[in-house]
Amino acid sequence: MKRLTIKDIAKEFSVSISTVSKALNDSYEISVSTKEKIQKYAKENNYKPNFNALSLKNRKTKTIGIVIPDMLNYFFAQVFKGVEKTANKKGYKIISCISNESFEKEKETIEMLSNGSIDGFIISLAEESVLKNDFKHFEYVINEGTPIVMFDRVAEAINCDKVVTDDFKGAAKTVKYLAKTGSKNIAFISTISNLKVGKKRHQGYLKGLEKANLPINNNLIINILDDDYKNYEKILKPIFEKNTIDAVIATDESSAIAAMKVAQRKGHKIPENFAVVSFSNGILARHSSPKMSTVSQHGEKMGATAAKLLIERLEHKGDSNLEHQTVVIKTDLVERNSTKKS
Amino acid sequence: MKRLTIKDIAKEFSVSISTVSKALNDSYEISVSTKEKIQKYAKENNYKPNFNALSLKNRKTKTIGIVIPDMLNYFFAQVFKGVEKTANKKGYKIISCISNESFEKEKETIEMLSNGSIDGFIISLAEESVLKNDFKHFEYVINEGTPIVMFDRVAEAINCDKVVTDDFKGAAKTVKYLAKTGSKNIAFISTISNLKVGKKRHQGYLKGLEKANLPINNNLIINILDDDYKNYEKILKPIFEKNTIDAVIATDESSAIAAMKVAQRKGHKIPENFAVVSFSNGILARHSSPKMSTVSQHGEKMGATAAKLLIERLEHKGDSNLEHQTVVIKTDLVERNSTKKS
DNA sequence: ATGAAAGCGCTAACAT
DNA sequence: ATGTTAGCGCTTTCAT
Repeated sequence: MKRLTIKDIAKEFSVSISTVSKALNDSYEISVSTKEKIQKYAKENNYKPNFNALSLKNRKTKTIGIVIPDMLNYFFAQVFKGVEKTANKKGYKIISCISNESFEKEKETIEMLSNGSIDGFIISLAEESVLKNDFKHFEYVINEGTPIVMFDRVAEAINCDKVVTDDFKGAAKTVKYLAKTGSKNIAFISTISNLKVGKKRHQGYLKGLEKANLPINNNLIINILDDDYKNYEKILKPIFEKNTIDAVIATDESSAIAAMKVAQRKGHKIPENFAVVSFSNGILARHSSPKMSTVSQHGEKMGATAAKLLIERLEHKGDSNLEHQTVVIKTDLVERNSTKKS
Repeated sequence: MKRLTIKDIAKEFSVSISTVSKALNDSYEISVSTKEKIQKYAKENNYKPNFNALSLKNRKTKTIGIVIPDMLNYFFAQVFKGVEKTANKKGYKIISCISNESFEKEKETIEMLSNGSIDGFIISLAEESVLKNDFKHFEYVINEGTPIVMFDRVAEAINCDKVVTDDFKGAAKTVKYLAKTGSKNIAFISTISNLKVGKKRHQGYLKGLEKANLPINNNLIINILDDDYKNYEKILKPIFEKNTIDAVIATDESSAIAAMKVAQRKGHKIPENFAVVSFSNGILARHSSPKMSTVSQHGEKMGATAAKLLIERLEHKGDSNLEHQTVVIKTDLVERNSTKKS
């Protein structure tokens, strides 16, 4: 059962292909009777216009390329879901690639897809790209006329739409909240000190201490560089032993859970005399014991927003040179059981 | 900076487009000197053959459509990763859709993509489709010549390549292992009794009991139909109170974690006098306390296998009518700290 | 060694 | 109301 083309239908009714094309597109030029019979036939035989022919003709594909550092990361999976949902609603398909935090993979992907496969990109930078600070591959495709929307891990240097989390405020708010509920020695644990996102959270932490009139203790600022979560407990244990700590704010769930375990083993009671809050809105927080309070990042909303920005730009291309905008998605503190109620 | 076409290059050197095309494809018909200058120029100006033109001409897109019930499920995310990696290695792109367990969404997706957007599908059935037992949309695209590979949740009735987990054996092995390490009253908790996968695990559980010479106690076979994990503890609590239970095998991590918490609250010590094993290889198991032993499903390998099967079929299309095959990926028992060492 | 022309499936401007 | 034609970007057969 070969797929039906416009040509087949034309032959069926002994008319020209343009008549068929117009009939299918409900053109006023075609008589009602022929339109009806052609549309009926097309429907019954499940005619579908060939995607590649349309894309070639229209010079657009109605598909979005999304490049994500790691699909096993719950946050990114949520963003993906948001993108997919919004894009689908507007008739767009999603081509997805995982950069695996690799600069090369990211670059290859971008290049591979900028051959007319997609109309625009939604991207969160690979860690390697951030470290290398090399974004020429993005400039290139933007110059070719392919719009990009970056989210979460964005490149300041690139002029495009962006969607980011309010990391600074999120961290500051959290510290204030911890201080208000009685914590005095609040540690900051980061596994992403490399990334701008991590730096913003760090700054927010410092700002929060300042606002709460708490001193900065550099021993309580813990940057974990090892990226194997299995080692987190081992790394944290000596630090927790040498210092007085009664609260932790962590940049990610895995290190926060490790901190909880180490604290509990030291005899602390959570949340009675030890509080923990983590960035992210993953599943771990909801399954830990006690369930962990988090700074929720609204991944799905970020994805939806990114998709919306991109599609707007795609569909108003002729319109004008819309200014590029950066949308900040605010975080929410989700109080579970690792902190005292405020 | 408009994208370069073969036509532009032809104009640049005042030759015909066919000369350029042949030069770029390194045809023997073209003189070495012209080949060299054209290739050089193309490279320098970043020429890339237009994807849609190629797809239209070749009647293939080198892209795979993947339809997954839920991207927030770690198992599916792993499969996705496996598919992506293998496909990319062989030069294929991935268009991905989330069916959200919805029959309609699955059907629409399949129909939307079977217009020449993709060369073949990799699919795991939406729960609704399983319940409805309606797979006509798959038959349809297969008849049109689009191959499908199903994984994990497969439709027996559809004749296509399949990749499945060894659910029956996995469950049976686990029960035997629990029995060997001293458990006598092994409960079976399922949140997917609807799905064939769930039924197979159930049967495996029964077989395991039989092999271990343990009686079947219907009170210990717990089918949770509520799909909100927040209610699991509430559901399990009375059952754990009314019955003597010293081990649990669960079809998913969330319910297994709930079981652990309920058991612990009842005063059981894990693993000393209460053992827990769960299917899946998610992140929860590695972060629970104690860390949970699991029946690992090797999601990434399943994805890689599915991609391999599909691509083989795509590239040998003319060859012959290859028999459809079903590949069984065996499970492994990963011993962590919720069970006694064997 | 190079070029002309047809065709992949479709649309749309321009006849008739 | 219907048909002819050119063209989207590319490959390939068949001239020259």
